[in-house]
Amino acid sequence: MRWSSLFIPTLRDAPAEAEAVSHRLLVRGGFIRQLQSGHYSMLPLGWRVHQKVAQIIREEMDNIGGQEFLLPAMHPASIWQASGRWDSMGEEMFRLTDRKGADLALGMTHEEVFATLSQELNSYRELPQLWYQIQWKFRDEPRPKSGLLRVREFAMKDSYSFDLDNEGLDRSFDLHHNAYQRVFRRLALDARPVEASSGAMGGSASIEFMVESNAGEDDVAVCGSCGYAANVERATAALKVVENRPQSDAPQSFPTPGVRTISALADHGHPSVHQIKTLVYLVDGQLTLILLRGDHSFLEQKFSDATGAVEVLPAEADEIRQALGASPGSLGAVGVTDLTIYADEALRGRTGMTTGANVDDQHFEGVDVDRDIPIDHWVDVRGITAGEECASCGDTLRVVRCIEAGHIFKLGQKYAEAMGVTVLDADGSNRVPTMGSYGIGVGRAMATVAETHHDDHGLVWPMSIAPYEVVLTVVKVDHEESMVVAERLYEDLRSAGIDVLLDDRDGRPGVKFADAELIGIPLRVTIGPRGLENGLLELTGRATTDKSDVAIEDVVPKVVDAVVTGRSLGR
RNA sequence: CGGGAUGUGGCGCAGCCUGGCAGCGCACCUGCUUUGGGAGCAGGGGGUCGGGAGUUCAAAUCUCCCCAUCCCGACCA
Repeated sequence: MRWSSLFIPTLRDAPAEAEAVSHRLLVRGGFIRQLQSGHYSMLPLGWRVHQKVAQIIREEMDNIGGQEFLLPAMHPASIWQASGRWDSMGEEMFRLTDRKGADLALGMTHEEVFATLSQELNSYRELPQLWYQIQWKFRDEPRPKSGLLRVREFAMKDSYSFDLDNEGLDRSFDLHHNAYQRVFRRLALDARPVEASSGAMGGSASIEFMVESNAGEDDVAVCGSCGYAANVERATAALKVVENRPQSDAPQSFPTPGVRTISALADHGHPSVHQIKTLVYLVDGQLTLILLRGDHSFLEQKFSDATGAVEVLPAEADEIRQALGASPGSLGAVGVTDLTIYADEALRGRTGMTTGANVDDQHFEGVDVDRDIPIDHWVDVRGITAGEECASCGDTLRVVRCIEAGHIFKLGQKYAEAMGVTVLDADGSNRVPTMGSYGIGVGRAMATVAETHHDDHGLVWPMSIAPYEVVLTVVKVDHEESMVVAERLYEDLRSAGIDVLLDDRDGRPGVKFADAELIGIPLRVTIGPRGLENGLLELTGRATTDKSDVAIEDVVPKVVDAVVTGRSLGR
């Protein structure tokens, strides 16, 4: 394509509201424009990248036997009611009503629709099936952010596997695991598979593919020695043994006027590791106590995963006072019998502890957790922190910020059962297939590449998804020989199947160099009078900025070779 | 939803405190000169100052309400 006739609105300055690097560069480079918060238009350059990312995903899905579908984006309420998610999805789901008054939803995922289609599977002989689509999702995110990284409307490759049994599901899951690693390698993304929480999807296991980046929204605990890696929503660590303080016969209350926080109490001679933190939550509407060691943080996700609770909300101050007779700062679980009490594993066997006495400005000391508190359930609900020891090998854990680039789930039979899906087994009995679901956000993948592939001058696309593979920069468009050479190269490279951009704009060379770098084209051929005098053109790589002079007749083979090599990286 | 910030041509910003002609840079158009790293000169086009109400002789500027956008948190496959 000829740059002079393309719509590539590059900007010298990024819009003030863009903060994330990928957001700034994709806007500046003329790839995307925002329509409203969380909704972006793909401009021609952005759409080319988007389509290349989608194509890589498509090829790898086809490689593992995936069959491509395209399902409706708009769904009847009935299928969501059947799975129970019409209610449980809450405000995250966009809902609307048609002219007849029927309730509709914009699809935020497609388990229900695919499960509906799977009702036409009749026999175990038809399994396994692996179905996918690349299609638009709508999610009413409370806070879209960082350009394409978190949006309300986006293309996602979502796939779904149907197997007869758990062994089959394991195979389908592993196929996806491998396919995802190939996809991310081809996108030049260093994506680490990590153990993850299954969250609202339910199911038995899930793995997230995480790319380290400060623009991310997830923290991942990583062990450098044994390879353990898990989202902190799920991560565990070896607990350092704490020496209990001397035991006492019974809890002793003591006055603590004005002491409201763990750290204030620590200042009064009660180190936080010897305190019990008492949290009051409404768990699916039931007032509940959750106990942790004073220095530990509570992870609601871990709690939901451990207990199956759907709604976990901090209780209001007046509810707390009504139930316990004191305000936060003086709360405790000693002698509480009418509320369900959960305790974090880190409190097991602890004695000589300090906790609130459920009287304002009073605390107990000498608390023996097992003796004095009627604990109903022991759970692992604490957040781990960097520097703790790996539970498997004892080495130090790091915590790294990551972008979630992909997520794969073992779902089990939940959706198939809800939609009444059965197939006949070899012995003639009805079997409910077991499902997996697997997702990669296309726009997010693109933004993640931008986030991890750039320099001071702009984007540095890998060859595999660059909007154009080569840019021919004509230094002086009114220099006749330059244009003749450029046109010939343009045609030759095009017929060799290369994505070529011919910068034939009448402008100063500095502007053209800067633009070519900003939009991140991997290879540049500079065509100008200076080189042509000696029959030479300049070949520049975007990533390294290495320059080399190349004889005119060698340019096409050299470029073709570099492009073909670049495309195949990671394959 | 809680906290913070911002809204002035396509983009970046000043002006607001202390009310009195809507300005600057980039981009854009025309002409000339220039052309191997974001040119120079001259001329030119483009803005309901986020919206509404109020105060005032007079509002971008003061007051109130609303909206939008961004950041932090909550939330979120």
